[in-house]
Amino acid sequence: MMIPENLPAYWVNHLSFAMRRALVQRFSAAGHDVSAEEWAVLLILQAHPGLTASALSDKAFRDKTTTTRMVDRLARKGMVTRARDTDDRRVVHITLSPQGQAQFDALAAIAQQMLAQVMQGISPADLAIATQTLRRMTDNLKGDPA
Amino acid sequence: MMIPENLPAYWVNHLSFAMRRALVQRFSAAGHDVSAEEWAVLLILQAHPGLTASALSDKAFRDKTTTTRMVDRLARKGMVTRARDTDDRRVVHITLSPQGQAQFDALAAIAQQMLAQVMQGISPADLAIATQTLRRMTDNLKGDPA
DNA sequence: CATCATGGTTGTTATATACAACAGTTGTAT
DNA sequence: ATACAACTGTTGTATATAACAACCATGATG
Repeated sequence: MMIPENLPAYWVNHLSFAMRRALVQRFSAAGHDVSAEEWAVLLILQAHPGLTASALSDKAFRDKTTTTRMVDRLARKGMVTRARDTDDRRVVHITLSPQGQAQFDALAAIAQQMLAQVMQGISPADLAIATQTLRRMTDNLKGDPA
Repeated sequence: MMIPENLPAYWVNHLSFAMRRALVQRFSAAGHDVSAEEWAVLLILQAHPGLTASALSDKAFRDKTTTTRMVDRLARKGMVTRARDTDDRRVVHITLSPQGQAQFDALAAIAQQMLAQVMQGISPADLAIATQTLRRMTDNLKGDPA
């Protein structure tokens, strides 16, 4: 048995960890105390303002309790706000605060810059094939486990 | 700002999480209580029996304290053993126990099967390009952060 | 209305992670 | 040889991540 270096699965994991770690380090170096998980949630909220907690859980592929705690932390940091839905008062809408949006912009610049570095020197053709292959692998995993 | 679905970085993270989760679920379904992190360490130890703690830390890209605790857990589960080096008594060598090796074989079959599923239907050419691209991205990240 | 379903939070537990401090061991330089 | 420095690994502590079970408040259905 081996997951050797000529299998994409190895590099997927390796790169995923390396990127997450590098991102957090650069955030930290710029004075931002934001984890990779928090960043992922902020990205989602940016794209979908006012998302409900359960919808956020789905998009982040996390348990709803995990999401509750994550939103707690982000709210404590002043980056997001919760608002009860007026129609259905069970529902909570989560939104970036103005302060959170401003911080998001700063973080996004850092992330964007890292992405540019990571992809530098890769031909559009290879990039397309790599993306498509990863997508295919993801689909394969979701499909029947047989 | 977006890390949209046409960027490989998005799929790298998505797939990494999905694979790790799927793997743990299949381990669990087969009666094995082994986390993804533990599996990564077992893989390394399988390939490098008697590895020292610090060398293991390096290979796993983890802090040495993290490694100590990880080895603690694996030892508690009876999967690995520690042995002091006779020459340099600071050094600890870590090895799969017979029981750990047996369990490893069972886990490897499950992992291998999942890998086969994930890669099914992907042409060798695409696979090679994807692997090479991911490797390139990893190198880019390690290079100068400029 | 009574019951059931839904959305979210809390209690609890376990893992993962790493910084700081430490203990024991080895190497080195006077 | 002895003192000091460097190294290996562990422990103390703190925090984040994650999810199961149980729960509360609210809404939907008969």
